[in-house]
Parts: sequence; C-alpha cells; structure tokens
Amino acid sequence: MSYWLMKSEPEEVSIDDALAMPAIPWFGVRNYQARNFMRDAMRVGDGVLFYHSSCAEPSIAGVAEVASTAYPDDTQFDSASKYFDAKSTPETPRWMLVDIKALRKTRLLGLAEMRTCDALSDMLVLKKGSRLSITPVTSDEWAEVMRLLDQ
DNA sequence: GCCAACGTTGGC
DNA sequence: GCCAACGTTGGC
Repeated sequence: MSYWLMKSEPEEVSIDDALAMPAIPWFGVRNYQARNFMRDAMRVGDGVLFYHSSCAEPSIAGVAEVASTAYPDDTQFDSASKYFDAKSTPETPRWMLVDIKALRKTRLLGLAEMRTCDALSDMLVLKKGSRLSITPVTSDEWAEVMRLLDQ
C-alpha cells in the first residue's frame, strides 16, 4: 500500500465535487512523471491526500483512495477540451488516469502549518519550486498528516 | 500579477 | 544530444 498527494484546482474539481460522485476520473494530467505514477505505481486502495491548489488557501482538504487501475484519459481525444492532445490517438493513448474515490472532507491543512512540522519537512509538495501535481507520500508522512488533521 | 522553478520544444 | 527559448505551474 502506497500513499500519494494529488493536486486539484477546487474551481475545477473540489473535494466537495469529488464527494458527490462515487469516484472521479483524475483527468487532465499532462506531465509524464505524474502520469507514470498513475500508470505504473498506483494500486487500488492506495491512500490519497486530496490537495487544493491555485486557490486562496492551498491546502490538504480531504482524504481519498485510488479506485481503479490506469486507463486512457478521454479528454485527450476531445478537441473541445482544454486537455486535448492532437498528438495522441486512441490506438496509442499518451495520457492515462485512475479513478479516485473521495472518502471524507477534512479541515484545511495549509502549507504554512505543514511547514511548521518537522516530520513533514521532506514532503515533496513543500519543496521550493515543486510543481508536480502527483507526489508520493511516505507512510510516516501520511501518519503525521492524519494526526494533524485530527487536531 | 509577479516570478522562480522546471518541463518541453526545436534548431543545430 | 545539447541547450536556448519558451510555456506552464502555482505559491505568494
């Protein structure tokens, strides 16, 4: 069992949006490293920190889990979508995704608070210049975040 | 809106 | 395959 942090812009898909659905396809990832995590490393049942990015309060906003293995992201074939990729074909899809099942909304755990915690000092999302929208989280970091969320 | 960081593109 | 130019991300 592995753990992940996954960024979503709440104006596009918030934790509330995700909770309103049985599961949500994590569409729109257009970075190879993030894609490879979904395609190669994620397993059904892996833990996910649902993170709100590019918003007033960038923060962990909920807990979710991986709910499917990887399959092609349909938005890459949709010319009307902002995620359209003209170089991708259904025969050899470039972008894959997994379904994510939101489990619960949490209090907002912001970056500043996370930075005050020594146990989280190596979290990739806290690194300067970190832009990767999906990052692995260690089991120790996961446990610490769960502890903080309960406070 | 600024800008640092970093990924991608394309000429050579 | 190098690397400069360019585009994007995302916190601030």
